[in-house]
Amino acid sequence: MKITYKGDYSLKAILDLALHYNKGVLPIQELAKKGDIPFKFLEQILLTLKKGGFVDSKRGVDGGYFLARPPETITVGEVVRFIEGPIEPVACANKDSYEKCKDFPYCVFKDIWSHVYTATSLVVDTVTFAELVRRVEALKNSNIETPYYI
Amino acid sequence: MKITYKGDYSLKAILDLALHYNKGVLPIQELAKKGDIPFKFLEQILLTLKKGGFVDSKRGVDGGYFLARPPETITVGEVVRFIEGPIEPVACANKDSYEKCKDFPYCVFKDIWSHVYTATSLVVDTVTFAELVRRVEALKNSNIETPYYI
DNA sequence: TATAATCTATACCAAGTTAATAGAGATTAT
DNA sequence: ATAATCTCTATTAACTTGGTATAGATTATA
Repeated sequence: MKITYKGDYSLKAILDLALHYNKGVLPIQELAKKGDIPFKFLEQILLTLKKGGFVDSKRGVDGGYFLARPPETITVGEVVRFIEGPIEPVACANKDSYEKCKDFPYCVFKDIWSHVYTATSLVVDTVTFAELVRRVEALKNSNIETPYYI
Repeated sequence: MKITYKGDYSLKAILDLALHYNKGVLPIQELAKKGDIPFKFLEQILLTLKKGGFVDSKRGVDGGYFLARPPETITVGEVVRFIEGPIEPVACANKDSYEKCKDFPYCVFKDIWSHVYTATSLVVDTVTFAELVRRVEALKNSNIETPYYI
């Protein structure tokens, strides 16, 4: 699994929308500013996330984006898989792709990739955006200095 | 961590050399044939691995490559890091890169990437090529059908 | 109804990476 | 001498990444 800027920006935007869940829309401009994300790039990303059912939007004046599903139901892993593709280090780590590799029955590496895949999934598929919101709130209430915008 | 063909070929070649450790050299031609690897591509890869101190070579007639270090001392993780670069999903997962990210103190994602990094390292840094050789030998002695070349 | 703010859609592009291929040269056993 | 082998550098086609550009559609509100 490798996280590109596109994935990073996606996660940041969704977290911002989760922090604003049930509180109306947030325009792209604001999300871009908050996340220090190039505006036109974020436009594309949000359109993709909309097609993926993660977010929804309202057009026109006072328009913007909002989370299409409750934060408890969205995991980091789901977003990463949607934006970045499969999280396994090689295709054969996924059981569905086993048969594609001619070396499958006797390859001593496949167990390694499977273990990496399992361990990675365990992390990213168990963290929801509701949990991330709680962590942000905890940071807000701590004495750690946070930028004004959180 | 993503494994490219270069990484895959590197691991296969080193495993073949580990299976032949202390038994003379193996020419690139043979390694390429065994691993189903494009000859000229493998030439480049082995030169890189030689510069990395993993393998060494003998030129001329009856020349070839051999493992430069005992199989017990080479881990999958070391080869992957050398060929593919850092295994963490984002730079900030590495403690040395923390300060590069302006969001570091309050980013709620960095723990996720750190956990992925730790879990991945635990897998790839604990498997040596001596262990892989043992697994290949075990497969040989099992009733699983293996291609003649192992 | 005009306008400005906002999202939608598609095209384009520069730089870098990947997975090779090509060819000329150096070394060495026989 | 020669053939087998490694060494080194250049080249390339296809793809990915991280954007930018432009034109259009929608909608609140003055």
